[in-house]
Amino acid sequence: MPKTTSKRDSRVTVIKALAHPTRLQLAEALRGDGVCCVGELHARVGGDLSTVSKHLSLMRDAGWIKSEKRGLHIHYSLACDCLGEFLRCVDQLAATSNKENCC
Amino acid sequence: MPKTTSKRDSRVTVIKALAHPTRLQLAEALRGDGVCCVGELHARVGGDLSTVSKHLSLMRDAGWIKSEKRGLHIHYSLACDCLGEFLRCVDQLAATSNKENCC
DNA sequence: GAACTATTTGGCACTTTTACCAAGTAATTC
DNA sequence: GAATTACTTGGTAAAAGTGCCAAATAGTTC
Repeated sequence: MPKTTSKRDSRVTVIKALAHPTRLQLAEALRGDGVCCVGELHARVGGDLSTVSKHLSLMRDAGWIKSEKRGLHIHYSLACDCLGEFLRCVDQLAATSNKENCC
Repeated sequence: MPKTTSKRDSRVTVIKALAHPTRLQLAEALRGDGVCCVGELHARVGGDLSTVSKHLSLMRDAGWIKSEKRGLHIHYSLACDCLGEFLRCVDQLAATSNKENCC
């Protein structure tokens, strides 16, 4: 059993899971393509294959994506439909970050 | 001049700015109270005052909050109206994190 | 069942983030 | 203008996150 986790910590876990350029890119790729296996995602983002695998399992644990075994491959896909909504807000802020006043 | 920042990196900066329990708590507090000065926020989240100050300026740089000087105090408030939308998505995932299958 | 393909796990060096202390700035009051 | 209040900045030790290598697992084909 894990030590009791506050609602805030659960939220932070979810947010952290997208707070990395590679993981964000993985989410974007899955949003565009629907379903990908690790090799395909690796081809997109580069780096070490094991690193990509670790990023994916972190995102899965956080709830962003789900995986399904199909023969030798593992098919990853987005688990939720709210990524667009999430990014819409992020982009609204990203457009103004570091630029004088906000929004 | 900062080195050129990709759209993805800008997004990551925004996301990272809420990917910490204290910063998330600060955002929640401002969402509830509207406007707070550093001392009030410090009373809410505890820890060292300078730490709170640093969290706030990081959030301001990312675009989440804005600040306004009023005499001795500095009034912080949310800069954008999309925090609710953002958290709605996060909560949808947080409810399922680490629990077998998703959504 | 040996060789092969796809993916995960363990380990470790490296970098980034964080928290606290001490010192600094800025506006206010006396 | 000295003392006070409110906040920020600099420095640093400790903690967390990341990337790559090597080795392990799991399913497939021959």
